[in-house]
Amino acid sequence: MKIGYPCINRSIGCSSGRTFRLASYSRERLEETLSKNLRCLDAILRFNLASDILFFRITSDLVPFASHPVCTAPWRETFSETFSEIGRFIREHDMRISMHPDQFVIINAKDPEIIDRSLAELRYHAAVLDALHLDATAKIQIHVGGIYGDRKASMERFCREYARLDESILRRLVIENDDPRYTLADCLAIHKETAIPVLFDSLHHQVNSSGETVTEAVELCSATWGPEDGIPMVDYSTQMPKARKGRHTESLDGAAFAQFLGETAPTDMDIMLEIKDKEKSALAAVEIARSDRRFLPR
DNA sequence: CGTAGTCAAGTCAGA
DNA sequence: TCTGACTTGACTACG
Repeated sequence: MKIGYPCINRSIGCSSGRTFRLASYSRERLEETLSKNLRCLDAILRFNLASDILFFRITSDLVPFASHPVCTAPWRETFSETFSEIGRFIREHDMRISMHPDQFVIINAKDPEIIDRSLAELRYHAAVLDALHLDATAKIQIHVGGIYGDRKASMERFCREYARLDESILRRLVIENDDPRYTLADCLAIHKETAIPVLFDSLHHQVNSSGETVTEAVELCSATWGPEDGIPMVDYSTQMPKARKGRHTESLDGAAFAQFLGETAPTDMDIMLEIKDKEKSALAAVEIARSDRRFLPR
């Protein structure tokens, strides 16, 4: 079991997702920004290693405008050595990596232009993981997409579009149950049709439940991951007290996390903490997991 | 220098 | 009809 956090490290004073306005795009600006972003990604991974945080989600903003037509700079070639070095570090230390494209990636859209833009964005995410020379255990997680007034038809459209994806995307893609739309049961139904692995999100399941207990949910999801996919990934968060439903908490609730570990103990998984204070909660979670001999070795 | 307005992209609920 | 939320605020024009 590995524990991680997404995209941003608040302790080390750099960002691996620096960007700029589309209006100020230039090849020089892109290369300057990407160079800084990669240097910061390297710093974050070194920080993580020193803290036994071996799971990390790389920000989608690593290469600004990568899937936009304006971006014609050959960044894969220009930075191939840097990507390779960072990838070597990740593999040497047996780290787990994921990416999570944002809400604009919608495989089941009705508008073909939205599908095209989504495909370009997925190709970009796959290109980053490929440039790092990571195997198929480095995943790209997306949601099922829109409902468009007909859940069943929209799920079928997802399955149809999924079947047409390039292998470079297919081998990495997983779906996650979301908060306002597709439940865990919906995702498992899509898995039956497509064999796509299902990533369990604990807070979304709490807010938009299809009835399974956490123990059941994690077991069901785990069964959708094949050997080449690696250990199942799970997104873990709890509700921010008194806030809008589905809002992530500011900091880790240690007791709730310990209970989650207990409920899911039979299933090995890599846990992504979607909590606002990021690495701080990940550090606390590593200590909690360590204090229980069933989980992390000292 | 500080800060308010704005930023590539989609969906959908709620005001 | 518009705004906010979503994995995450941060860039930059303007005073």
